[in-house]
Amino acid sequence: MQQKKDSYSSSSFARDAFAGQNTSDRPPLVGKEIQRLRQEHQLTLDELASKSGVSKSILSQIERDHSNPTLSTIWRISQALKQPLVDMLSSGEEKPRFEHLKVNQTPVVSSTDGKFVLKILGTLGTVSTLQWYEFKAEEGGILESESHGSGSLENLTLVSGKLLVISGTESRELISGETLRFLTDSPHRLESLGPEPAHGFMVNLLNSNESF
Amino acid sequence: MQQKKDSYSSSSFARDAFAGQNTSDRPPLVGKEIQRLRQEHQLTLDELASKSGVSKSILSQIERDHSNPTLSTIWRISQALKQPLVDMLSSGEEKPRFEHLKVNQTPVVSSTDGKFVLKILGTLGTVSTLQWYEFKAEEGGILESESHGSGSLENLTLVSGKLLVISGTESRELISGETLRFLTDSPHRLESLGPEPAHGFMVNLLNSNESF
DNA sequence: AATTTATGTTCAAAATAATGAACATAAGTT
DNA sequence: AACTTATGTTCATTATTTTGAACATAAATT
Repeated sequence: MQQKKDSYSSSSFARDAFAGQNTSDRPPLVGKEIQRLRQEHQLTLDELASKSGVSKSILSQIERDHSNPTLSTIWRISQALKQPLVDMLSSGEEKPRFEHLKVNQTPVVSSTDGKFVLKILGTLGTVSTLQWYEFKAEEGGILESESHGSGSLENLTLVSGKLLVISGTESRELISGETLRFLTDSPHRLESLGPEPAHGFMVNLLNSNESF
Repeated sequence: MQQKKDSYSSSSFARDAFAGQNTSDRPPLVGKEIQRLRQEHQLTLDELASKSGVSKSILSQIERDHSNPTLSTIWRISQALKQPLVDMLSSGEEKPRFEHLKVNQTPVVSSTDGKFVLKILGTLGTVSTLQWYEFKAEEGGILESESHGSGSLENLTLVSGKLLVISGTESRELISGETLRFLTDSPHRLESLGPEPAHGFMVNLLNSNESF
């Protein structure tokens, strides 16, 4: 009902927004990220407005965190910028830090029957959010894993051999040279189909249940 | 200004919301998910209202997708339900479970003489970026790179062959099975020493929060 | 310099999200 | 049945977001 004066708004949101950076005790500030993406796409406010269907005035305000956008508004913006809505919201949050890694004796894990061998090449992140491996599995070698948490991703590249991947109720067969990326929010399983040993590389992104 | 009659709202959002399930051409419907979480926590609308600071009437409407919540509202609800905001929003969206890259779809970069071939297996991230590769280089193959920015890190694992790594003023020789991590905040260079071709994996962390 | 042009910001009005109180409904008690 | 209790929905009002047009500013062109 009252006017909102934008630059000296009486909105409690805007006041809060100015109070400080997002310390995860208040809603994420998406302005910076949206502006960054818009500029990356070389779009003006006018252009983004027409692409997204969101008025340029509110875009201007959102970019400066002078407004508390509705879900549909953020969504339309994310669509226009071809950015998953979720990425846009999590961007402002804590950046992964580099962790000092000790020089290696590369740890090796293998299945009980010894047919599936996993070499842990690296780990990174405060709560182990990223891990990468090399694996070798002779015919019949199986790796069973529990869920890594919602949002976790596994990235498999097969260098040689044949590999069956089962995640949840779905499955895929991978042949040499192929890459498969899949969600690991449920138990999953890798099986070397042979006859030649499967050899490949795996990058896992584990969901740090970081929230906001 | 006008009344909103809730059950027969003239809001375009509410109309759209009723039109169908989220087919990813409209904002995610969070109602079902919020209701599920609330009931899982054994909370009544009144209780969630007082926990979250969001009025119970709007909670009722949001659960039935009769309202288009603001970012701060969704955030307060997610906090009360101890659920990462992002998970709440992505719950309804059908993410493809697998992404399967066939051999010919894997992007490949090679040196001008064709002796050093880099396959881009994956890439990820907004704040600092992550990329991983498979590489193959016959004897004499060279990969020269500029600095990736301060704080950037390269993780090399050699599966076979011999590789000379030079970064800044230092250099190392890698043999089959070894892993090397090094800073790439200065120009660096990889060279396959032969005689057998070098084959390995590389995981790169690029530090992107620097301006240019 | 004056005039466009391009880009972003502010204004007043309209649309709609959020609130608190009243209402509806069902289940359990007296 | 009548009364309470527990839970969710709707109503009238208020607060805020969103819009489109007007304004401001700087850069480019005449």
